[in-house]
Amino acid sequence: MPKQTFLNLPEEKQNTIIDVAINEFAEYGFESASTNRIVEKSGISKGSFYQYFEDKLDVFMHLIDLFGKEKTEFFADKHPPSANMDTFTYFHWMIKTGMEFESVHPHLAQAITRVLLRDGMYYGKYFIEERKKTTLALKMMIEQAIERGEVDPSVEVDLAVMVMETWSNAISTYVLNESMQEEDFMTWLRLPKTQERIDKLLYVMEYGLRNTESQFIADAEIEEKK
Amino acid sequence: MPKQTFLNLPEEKQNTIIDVAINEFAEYGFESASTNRIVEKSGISKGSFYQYFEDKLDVFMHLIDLFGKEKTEFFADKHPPSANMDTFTYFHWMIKTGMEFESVHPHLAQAITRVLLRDGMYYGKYFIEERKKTTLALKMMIEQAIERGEVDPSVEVDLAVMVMETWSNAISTYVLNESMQEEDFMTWLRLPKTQERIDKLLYVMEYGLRNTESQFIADAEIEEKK
DNA sequence: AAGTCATGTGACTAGAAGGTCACATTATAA
DNA sequence: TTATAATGTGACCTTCTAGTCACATGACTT
Repeated sequence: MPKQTFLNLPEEKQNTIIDVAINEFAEYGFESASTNRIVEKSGISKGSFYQYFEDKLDVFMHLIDLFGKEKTEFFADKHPPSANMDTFTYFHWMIKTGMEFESVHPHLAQAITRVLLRDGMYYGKYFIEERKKTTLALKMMIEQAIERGEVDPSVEVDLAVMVMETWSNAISTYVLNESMQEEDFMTWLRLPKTQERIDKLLYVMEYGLRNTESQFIADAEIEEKK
Repeated sequence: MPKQTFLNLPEEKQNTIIDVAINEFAEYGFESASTNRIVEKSGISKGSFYQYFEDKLDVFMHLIDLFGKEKTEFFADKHPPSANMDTFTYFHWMIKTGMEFESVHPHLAQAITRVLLRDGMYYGKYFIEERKKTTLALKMMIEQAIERGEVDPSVEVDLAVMVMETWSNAISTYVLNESMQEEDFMTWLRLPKTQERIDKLLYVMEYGLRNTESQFIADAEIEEKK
C-alpha cells in the first residue's frame, strides 16, 4: 500500500499520478509497465515515486484497491431491478452492471482485467486473494440457486463455479480484446450489436447450465459405465 | 523464416535450439522471452543465433509453422470416429483431439497458445493470419450445420462463430492456466475429473447453441420492441 | 599449400529497466 | 531567526535487453 507521504499529497497530485499509472498498466500490462514512463508522464521525480510507493507492485495493488472500492460504490447505487429475482437473472444483471462500470472507468477496468486475467498467473501469489473473493461469491450464488430449486440439487457446486468463472472470464476477455480496438468504449459497449453479442454469450451459458445438469450428470454416468 | 544457415545445421542441433526456444516462449510469452537465455541454454553464441534467425519474431514464426505442421500431421492420423457425424459431435471431437495433441506437445502448445491468445493482440498484425484460418474453418462448419438442418437457419453465422471462438478460447485458456500448475500435463489431462470438466464446458456451449437459436432471436426481438 | 567461403564467436553498442542515495528544497515549530 | 523534520530531486547503480561486427575457425577446392 502507498506510503503516508503519498496520502499526504494534495488530492489533485495524487489523481494525476494514479491516472498516469492506470493508463500505463492498461496499455502495457504489469511486466512491461515502466516506472520511468509513469514518472515522466506524471511530472514527478524518480526519487519521489519511491517515496510514495514501495515498488511497482505496490502501485498496482493500490489500483486493485481503488478498483474494488469504486466498483462497490457503483454497485451500491444501482439497485437490482427486483429484490427476489431468479439467480440467473441476477447473474445477468451483475455482469451487465459490471460492464457498465467498465464503460465508466474503461482504463482502470482494462488495467485490472489485463493484469489479473493475463499476467495474473505469474503473480498469482499476490493476486490470488482477489480471485478467491469472486470464486466465493459465485459459490454462494450457486448454493443459493440450488436451495431455491433453480438448479438441480445433484449439481456439483465446484464444477458449476468453474463453468461460470470460465464463462465470465471469457466475456471479460472478449470485451477487453474488442474494446482495445475501439476508441470510444462507452459508445461501442452500448451499440445494439455489442449488447446482442454479450446477451448471446450469457444466454448460451445460462441455458446450458440451467436445464441440463441432471441430464449431463446422467450422460457422464453412462459414459463411465462404458 | 529461419535462414538457410539454420536449415543446413545437423538436425540434432536444430532440435536443441528449437526445444530451448519453445520452453522460453512457453514460460515467458513473447515480450519477456529472452534471446540471451535461448542462446545460453542451447549452447550457441549470440552471433550464431542471428546467423540462424532474422530476429526474435522470426524464431517464433518458425514455431507457429512447426505447430501447424505437427498438428496437421497429428490430425491426419486420427480419423474422426464416424464419417458423417453431427456438426457438434465433430466440434467436440476436434477440441478433444486438439487437447490430446497438446498433451503430446505440451510446451509447444503452451508457447503458441500463450502468445497467440495473450500477447497476441499487441502483435496482431503478425499473427492475425493464423487466427483468420480458425475463424474461417468455424464459419464453414456453422454454415454446413445450417445446411444439414442441425442449426436453425435464422442463426446469424458471424454471431455463432464468435460464440464458438470465444468458447474454444475459454477452454484453451482454462486448460493452459490449470495445466501450468501441473507438472505432468498428460496425466492431468487424462484424469476423469479434468475430462469431466472439459466435457461440461463443451456441453454447456453445445446445448446453448444447438437448441436455443430461434428462441434467442425471438427473445432479442421482444427486447428490441420494448 | 594457398585460397575461398561458410560458419562460429563473444566483446561490444545503445538503450531501457527497477531501484538507490547524497544532497537540495520547503514547511513547520520554537 | 534558527532548528528540525518532511519532501523533492536527478545523477547514478546494476542488470537486463535486442542486436552488431570485426575477427577466428574450419572445411572444401584448386
